[in-house]
Amino acid sequence: MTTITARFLLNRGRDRLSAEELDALEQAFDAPKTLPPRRTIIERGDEIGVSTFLLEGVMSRHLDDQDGYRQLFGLHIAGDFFDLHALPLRHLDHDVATITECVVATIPRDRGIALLERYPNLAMMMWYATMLDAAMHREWIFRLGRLSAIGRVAQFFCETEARLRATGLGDDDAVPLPINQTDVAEACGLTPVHVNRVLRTLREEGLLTFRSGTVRIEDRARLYRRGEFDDRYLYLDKPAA
Amino acid sequence: MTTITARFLLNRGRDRLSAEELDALEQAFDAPKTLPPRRTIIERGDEIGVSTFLLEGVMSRHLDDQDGYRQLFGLHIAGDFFDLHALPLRHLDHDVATITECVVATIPRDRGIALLERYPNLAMMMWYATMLDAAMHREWIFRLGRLSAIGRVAQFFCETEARLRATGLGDDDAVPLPINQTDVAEACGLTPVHVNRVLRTLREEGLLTFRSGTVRIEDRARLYRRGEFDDRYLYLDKPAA
DNA sequence: CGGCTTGTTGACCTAATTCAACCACGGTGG
DNA sequence: CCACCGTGGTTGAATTAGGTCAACAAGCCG
Repeated sequence: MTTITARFLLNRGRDRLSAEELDALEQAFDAPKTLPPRRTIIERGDEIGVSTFLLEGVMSRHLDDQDGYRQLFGLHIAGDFFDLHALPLRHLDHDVATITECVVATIPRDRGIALLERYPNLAMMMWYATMLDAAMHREWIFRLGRLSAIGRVAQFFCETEARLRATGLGDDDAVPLPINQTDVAEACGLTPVHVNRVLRTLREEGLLTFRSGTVRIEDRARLYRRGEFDDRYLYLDKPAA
Repeated sequence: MTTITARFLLNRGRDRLSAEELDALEQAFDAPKTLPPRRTIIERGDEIGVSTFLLEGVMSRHLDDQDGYRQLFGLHIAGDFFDLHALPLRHLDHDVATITECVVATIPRDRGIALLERYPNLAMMMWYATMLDAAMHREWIFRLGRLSAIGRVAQFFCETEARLRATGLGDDDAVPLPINQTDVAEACGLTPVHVNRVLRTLREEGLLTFRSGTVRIEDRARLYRRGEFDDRYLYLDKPAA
């Protein structure tokens, strides 16, 4: 039987939750729903009444600037539990949208709070998850502020591939990542045209291929160096490198 | 009498703490210490045994790239309580340093955990503070990914000025911010030379003057527009605009 | 088959970097 | 008291990474 939280904090501290705590969390969710691709789910300023658990698919958090160009703040993959903001913050400061079709389970605010009050250790783990988010955000700041276009794209794929693998996706060879080059551009603060050129370079240099929604890291050591990637900030229980 | 936590979450949810909780927090700190300017306090990978409260001064969190160029992730000002990471994360993924001379009070890990277990509401507020950090990080990502040099510098000063005012610093006219142009460059992902040119432009356009450690916003409405700044993400109890 | 999305490539342009020189100011020591 | 020095700020000229604009190709779906 497939459980909702099967991937929650997998390889990232999940072990610190007891079976009872996990079960309580599991029970708190409403029945999973399917969301269509490329749909905005929450808009900046919305009052949010639920936290969301992503079972399948890819989602983005982002904000559009005055000219309609979009900046991603992060990508959500299966196993991410988000909008924990719903609890103390109440309204959101950015948009959330699906990229692919997604399956999500939500937990209403009140029920979430009751859960945390009953299981303080669960609250600790939510806080921990928030810190992991903040650590990822810092890496994105570093990427945008200090890396060249090639470095940015390299780093983006290093991080995303590592996260996907951490939740048990992908085989030895390749990892599925069903997003397009425009999404990558919006994550890396580049234009889609330039991302295209950068991807060609990375391919020609034998570091990475990204084609039809699949990432294949050809030379991990060199790619990591190119993207100044060091996976410590992901706090993986079992790092890849 | 000056208390350590006088500025903690001032104008940012402080009201949600009871007098007893604040007092318990207050008692938990070791005696304040003074740190010299431009000194690295914690380095990436260090095991951190304490959380730190900043009473006076300015500190930075940052990471240096392969060529020694630095990217700031955030500026700490009086009233910030940080390295809450110490509790669940144990080791740090970036550096922390003083910019000016600073006065700090620390709280050892074990004592902090005991405190949170006894006062769940205090734990909630720490979590809340972590979320505010994450919200600020997102704004920095947006700044670096989508704004021009002028927009970035404008936005940086909008945010920093708003935060300083929120903790009660500055008068109607100007706000003290004792950092230099290189610090601004490291925050905005620009070169110091270019920051200098941008500051001249902002001055000439009558939007902002930043000189000898003092920020003076000349035309708030226009500056906010230039920096695409919207202070909602700061979750201020009393927004300025 | 035609239309839509996504990816690819070329030519040109501009914002920001780089490199280098110089200035202003405060502090220190002779 | 002034010479010196270090830090931080300012300006100019040349260079380049990445953006912009525009056209076209490949794949997919109805």
